[in-house]
Amino acid sequence: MNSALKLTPQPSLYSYDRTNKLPVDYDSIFEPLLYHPKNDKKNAFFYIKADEAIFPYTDKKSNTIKLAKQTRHNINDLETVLSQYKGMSGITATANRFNGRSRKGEDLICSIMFYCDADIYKIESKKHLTKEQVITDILDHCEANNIPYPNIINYSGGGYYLKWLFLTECTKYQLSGTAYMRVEEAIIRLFAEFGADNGAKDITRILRLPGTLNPKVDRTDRLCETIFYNDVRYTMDELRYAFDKFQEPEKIKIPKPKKQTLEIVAPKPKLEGVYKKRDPSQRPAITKSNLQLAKDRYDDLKTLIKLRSGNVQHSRILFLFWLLNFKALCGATNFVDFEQDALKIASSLNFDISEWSLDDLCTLERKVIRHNRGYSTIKKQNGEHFKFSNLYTPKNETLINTFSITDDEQAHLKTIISPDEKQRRRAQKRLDLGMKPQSGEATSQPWLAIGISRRTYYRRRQAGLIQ
DNA sequence: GGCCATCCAAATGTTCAGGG
DNA sequence: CCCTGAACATTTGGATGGCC
Repeated sequence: MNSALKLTPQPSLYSYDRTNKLPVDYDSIFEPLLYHPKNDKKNAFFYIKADEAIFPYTDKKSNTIKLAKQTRHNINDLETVLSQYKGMSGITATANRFNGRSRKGEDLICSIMFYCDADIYKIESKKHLTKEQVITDILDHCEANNIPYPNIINYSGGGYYLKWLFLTECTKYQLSGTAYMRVEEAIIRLFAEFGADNGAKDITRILRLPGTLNPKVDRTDRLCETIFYNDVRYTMDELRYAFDKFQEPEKIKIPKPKKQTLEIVAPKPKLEGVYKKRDPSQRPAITKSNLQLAKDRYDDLKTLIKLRSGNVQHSRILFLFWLLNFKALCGATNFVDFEQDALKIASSLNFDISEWSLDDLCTLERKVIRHNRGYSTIKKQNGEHFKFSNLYTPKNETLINTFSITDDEQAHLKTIISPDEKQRRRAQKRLDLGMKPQSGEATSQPWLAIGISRRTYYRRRQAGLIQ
């Protein structure tokens, strides 16, 4: 047999073995052991966060025992420690490793995986799939896009977590927090059709611990568990290479080649001093103050909820948070009324107090207090100092991403819009003011239909022979 | 008919002032 | 810092006439 004549199919870069390698006696609670094996480092921790304050600690100031929501375990103790969480509700754990000081990015010891929080229940066409169908769908999607299979697929008691484990762990010098987020953003784009959560992309993220229960009471199937395991691992760089092509392409301006002029012209001093100074009396009649901007954003979020017919079940905490932030920013609430307002907004979102707690908003409340007391952050820009509120003043882009606001929805909003939408409105406004749109025959090329040249067409039309 | 320069308005890009 | 609307600046492209 002449094998040289046969075209050998190009082997894929990645292994696509669909065998589920979960051990027979596998217990989901020990899932972290798959990627946190014992090691010789003493200072590597795994942080656990609970919905309720259940972890006792000694408060050094008062020397009394208090309860915290967060605790940590040394990686080397996991084997003994994990089983105590089995069957508990509302337990989440870090994906990556930290030192003993905190769970902040600066205290990261190493990253060990990329993850994706896929809220499939948000996707109409996929929400009724069985777990087996979801696995197949995900693996198909990976193959179609030529990326490796995730090593772990967990059902979170609602959505799904995909985890790509690094062959070798990675320090923050090899992969910084921002670089990590860039890869995560690519993953989110790639898994958008699986409901990938835009908000879950940071290196310090905590994910629901397998073997525990999802506390959301409306779920019937609340146990978080591992449903797929694949033991072929790739290095962080290999994974990054695979995902990077799904990064949002940066908009690069390609400078157009200028027409060559024969005479040598001194380059125009385009920079400073060319634009005329504006006459302040001619300033726009309507300018947005921070106050007005915050009010408009508040209204826009309300509109957004209406546009979604109140169907914002999965982003209620986000709406609650941002509505409060903007309400405080425009002075419509203060720290005295903060809790009442929070409860009021929550109830308008059908958000029962059993599903969230005021503790979730404590950072915001602190900011409101500082805001009300007139504290402000001073920032320096171009040698000048500016004062800013302690509250959040996000970019439109941030809000659009946070709430995944579509172009159609933006069309109904006042101020939370993309630059494209803004430009569209500007063009529309000019048209409304009576400016004629450009619509010519140059594109329809009517002379072609008559079978004459463009030049003749215009000559005849000039002579009145056409039309 | 083909090629080109020119005129003109639309379209798009950039900056300013404003709020604190 | 971040948004807005208008002013100001530059580019684009449709229409057209001159010229060979």
